[in-house]
Amino acid sequence: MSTPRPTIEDVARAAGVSRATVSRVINDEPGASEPLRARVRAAVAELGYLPNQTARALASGRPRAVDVVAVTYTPGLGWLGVHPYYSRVLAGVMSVLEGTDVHLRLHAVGASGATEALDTIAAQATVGAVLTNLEPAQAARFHRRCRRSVSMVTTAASVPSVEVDNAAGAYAAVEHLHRLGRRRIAAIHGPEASTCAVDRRAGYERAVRDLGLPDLGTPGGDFVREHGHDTAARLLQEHPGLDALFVSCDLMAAGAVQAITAAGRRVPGDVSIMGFDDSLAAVCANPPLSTMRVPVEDMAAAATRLLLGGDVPAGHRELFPVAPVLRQSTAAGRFT
Amino acid sequence: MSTPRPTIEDVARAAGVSRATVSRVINDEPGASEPLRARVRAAVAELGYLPNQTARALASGRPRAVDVVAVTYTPGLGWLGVHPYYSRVLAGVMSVLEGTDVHLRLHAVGASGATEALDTIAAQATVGAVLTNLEPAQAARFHRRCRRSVSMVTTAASVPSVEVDNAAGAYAAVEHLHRLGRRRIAAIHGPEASTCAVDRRAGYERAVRDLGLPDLGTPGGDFVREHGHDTAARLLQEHPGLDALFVSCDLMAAGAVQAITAAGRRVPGDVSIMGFDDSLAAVCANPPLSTMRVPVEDMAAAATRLLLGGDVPAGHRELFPVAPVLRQSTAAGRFT
DNA sequence: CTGAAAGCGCTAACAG
DNA sequence: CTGTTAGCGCTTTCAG
Repeated sequence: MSTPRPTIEDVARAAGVSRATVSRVINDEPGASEPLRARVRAAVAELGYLPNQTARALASGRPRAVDVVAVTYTPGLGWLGVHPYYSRVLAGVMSVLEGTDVHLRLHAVGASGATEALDTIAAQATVGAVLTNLEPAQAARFHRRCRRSVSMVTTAASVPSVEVDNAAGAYAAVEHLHRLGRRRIAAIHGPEASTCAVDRRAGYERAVRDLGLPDLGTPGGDFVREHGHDTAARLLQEHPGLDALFVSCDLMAAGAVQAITAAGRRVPGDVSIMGFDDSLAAVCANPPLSTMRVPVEDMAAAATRLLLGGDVPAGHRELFPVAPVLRQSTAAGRFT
Repeated sequence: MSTPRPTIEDVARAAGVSRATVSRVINDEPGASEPLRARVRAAVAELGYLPNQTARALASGRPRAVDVVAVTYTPGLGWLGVHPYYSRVLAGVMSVLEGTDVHLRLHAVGASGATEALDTIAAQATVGAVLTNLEPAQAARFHRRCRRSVSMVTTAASVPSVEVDNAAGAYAAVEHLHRLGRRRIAAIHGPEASTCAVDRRAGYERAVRDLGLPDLGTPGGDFVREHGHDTAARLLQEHPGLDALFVSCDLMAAGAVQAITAAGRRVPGDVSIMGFDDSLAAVCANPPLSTMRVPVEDMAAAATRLLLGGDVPAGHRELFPVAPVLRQSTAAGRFT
């Protein structure tokens, strides 16, 4: 099918040199005179030669791709297409891969049969893998088979990671709401299986305790808009006095705002809302959401640089700041 | 680094058979007796052998990856992390790749030097490429070097594609607003470089003409929230009588809703809004947006299946339906 | 500085 | 059925 592409052999013949020489030239390696280099380059241009990456990878055994792996807990298309987090990770990884000849491979593994799938990916990894949302046990196992991997979430101690202090972030969010004069601060939490969600919940709980406020937390649920919407609606009925909401992720928060305004309450007039992530959902919500920014792109970029750099010491940890980004959902006295 | 992984050779030795036999077994090919198969499988399990995909790809020459390519017109991280479209494409592609041993490679090429980068990708393609947003000329060139490619947007006639009738969709959206009794229907358009945007604009213009309404279109701009927000704000000042808005993409529409409610108008009470895409932005907006659904995931899945299927006849076209999805931003008489 | 030769790990004819 | 023999296209010693 299609014209068979010229190989390095063809170029060598056309330039009247050996394959080795062509290889040196196209790889900008020393050991080739300028005249020959010129001839080779001419041949390359004329034939439109482009090296076969597969062959190159096999022969050199050198890393050529970073693998981004995500576990999709929900069946079907899963989170990939639904949660902004993943695009941000990809954008971050791509930003450092641009200009490199390293590819980005994306893997979405379903929850069932995840172990086997992950093992295969680990075995295939070359430059290394960015683990977007593996549970600690999965990450540890993955890391055991592929040292060159880094997790984007808090995980097993051995696994290198880039992370944020979710608990501190949540604590700060609640404090901010408290500073605004809010005293009945409810919370919408994420899934128990997510260390991020667990830590954020812990931060919330510690904050309300320290501040002497009631714990108006709700059972954890998936990081999806619907959970935020439904939980907020329920919360409004159970705690009509509610004056603020801490939501564990912007996507859920976007749903929460909808439920709250639909119920006739004003945001931020009647209830202030702090989200978490600073994702697309935060800026698309109406009013736009104040949130705790998690610099996902930067983290993914850092993770990628780590992998590209070669060895990633086990247990290596890079902490990123979570900072408040204040938008309308907590604007003081705008609509009051 | 790390323990050198066992090769097929090691397995063969351990099982006391030839490499060929091992190959047959692990590929579930006929021509191996059950006893041998068992021995091989045992050896595989014991050694924890996992075939090297690179070597496999090189030896078989068989396709092993589909390439998803996006041109990022804006510098920096580009659209990838910002526009929901890309995640939807990835989710669609992944959904059909799951369970296959085919990988998904993601490429983001900057606008500058795009030609060269695209040529390289085309040369590297195996199963084929899904072109998410190439301009017709780029797509045509790409397709010339790699027949196994399909565009996700309307493009050069020669290039196979999966598409929707954007003009008809826009027309239908305007008609719907008209049916609601709206008569001053403004529009926020997308970038001139995008065939989608151009077609949607054409649909809008034809519709208002056919319906005898004024053309309240605005100059095209990037498919980003900010453009929607700012344009809507300006529109409100220039045409205070405005009672509806057709927005070329949900992300911009989400911005538009914000501007409109911030200006004190009610949605849909004072102005009804129809977006386009049915992306995350539509459901995160508040109120949720009525929109013309583009089944991006299905389209991406279809494109992938086409590639997996082998030959993709030049000029092949698959048309998908754009259907209205009605949410609150056009809810009749809810808040009036 | 250059070319010849030996693989990378696997698949794919081809003989037994 | 099974093993032997060639490569896939490139990098990489190792001689010259």
